[in-house]
Amino acid sequence: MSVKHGLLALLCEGPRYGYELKSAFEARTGTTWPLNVGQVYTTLARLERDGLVARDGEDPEGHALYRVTATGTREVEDWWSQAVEREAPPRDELAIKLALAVGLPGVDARDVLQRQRTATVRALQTHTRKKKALPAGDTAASLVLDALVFAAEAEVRWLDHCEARLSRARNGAR
Amino acid sequence: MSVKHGLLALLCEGPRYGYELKSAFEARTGTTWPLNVGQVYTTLARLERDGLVARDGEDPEGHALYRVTATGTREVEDWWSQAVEREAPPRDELAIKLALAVGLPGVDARDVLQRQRTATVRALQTHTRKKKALPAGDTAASLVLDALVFAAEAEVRWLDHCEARLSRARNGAR
DNA sequence: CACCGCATGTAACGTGTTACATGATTCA
DNA sequence: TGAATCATGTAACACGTTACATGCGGTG
Repeated sequence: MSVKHGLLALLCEGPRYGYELKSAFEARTGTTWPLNVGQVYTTLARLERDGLVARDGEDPEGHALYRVTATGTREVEDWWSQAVEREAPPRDELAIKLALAVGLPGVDARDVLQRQRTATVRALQTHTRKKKALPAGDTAASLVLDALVFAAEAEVRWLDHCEARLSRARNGAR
Repeated sequence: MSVKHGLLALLCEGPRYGYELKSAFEARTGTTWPLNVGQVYTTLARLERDGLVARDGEDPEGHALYRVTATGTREVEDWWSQAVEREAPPRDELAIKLALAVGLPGVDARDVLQRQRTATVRALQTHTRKKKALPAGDTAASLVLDALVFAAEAEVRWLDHCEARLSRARNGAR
C-alpha cells in the first residue's frame, strides 16, 4: 500500500511520468527506500486498471504522462484522513523469532538476542551517520531517518528487556 | 519469511500436521498474529516444493504429518544464526506517508500527525490491556506484546518529535 | 438436528521484487 | 567509442490473504 498510495499522492501534485515518480519518491524519503523503476510501471498499470490514474498524453519531451482520476483523488483523500493501522500489527519477524526461540529447547535465545542487539546497534549507527550526511533543510528525509532511529532505539530497549526477563526466569528456576 | 521460517522452526521439534502448526504458532505469539489455516497448507506446499520439508506418513489419528529435511534443518540453523535485517528497513507506510505529507501543498501534515497519534495511543492501550489479560507464565506472548508496546511508544515519541519540528519550521518561516 | 471445532486442502488475488529487453541521450 | 543515466516496459516469481469446498466428530 505504501508505493501505491505514495505514487497516487505524488500524482495529485500534477501529471508526471514514470521515471519522474521514481525520482520524486526517492527524493522525499532521502533514498532510504530506493524504488525499482519496474515497480513504478507495474504499479501504474494496476492503478490504471483500477481506474485510479489515467494516461494523459505526453509532455513536450515525449514522456508518457499519468494523471490521477476523480476516483483516485478520493482514494488519496481517504488515505490522508485515515491513520495507518497499527492495531492489527503486521507480522514482525523479530518478535516471532524470539517468541519461538524462548520456547524451543534446541535454541539458545540469549545467543539470538545478542546477535540481534549487535545488528540493531549497527543499524542505529548507520542511520545516524546517514542523517549527518543529509543536506541541511531536507525535513522529510530527516524525519524518515529519525523514524528509523527511534524504532531501532526501541528495539534495543526491547532486546535488553527480553534479556532481563530471561535472566530472571533462569535464576528463578534454580 | 516469518511464517515460512516459523513453521520450519516448529517442525524442528518433531513431525507435526498442518492444523497443529497453526495452533502452535498462534499459541507462541499469544494469538497476536492469528494464522489463517489455509496459509499453513500453502506454505507447507511451497516448503515441500523447495525440499525444506517432506511428508512423513500419518500419525495414529490419521493426520498428514510433515517433517523437516536436512536442507530444512540447515535453513533453520542459518535463520537462528543470522540477525533479522533492519539496515535495509522494510518500507514503513507511516514514514513514507509523513515524508510525502510535509512536502505536499494540499495536505495538512499536522492533521495527519494528530490522527495518527490518537490511533497509536489507542493501539498502545489495546496492547497493554491484552498484556494484562495474559495468563501468568506465558513468557513468549508477554514478550511479543512488550515488543508492540515498545514500538508504539517509540512511534508516539517520533510523532511528537515531528510535530515539534514542523512547529519550529513554521515559526522560523515567518 | 444444527452448530461448532478440527482437519485438509484449492483458487484467486494483491503487493512487492528481481531480472530482462530495448532504446535514447549525454558525457568522458 | 564506451559507459552511465534516462526512459518504458514485460515476465516470472515470492509471500501473504481471503474465500471457498469438503468432510469428520462431538455437543447442545
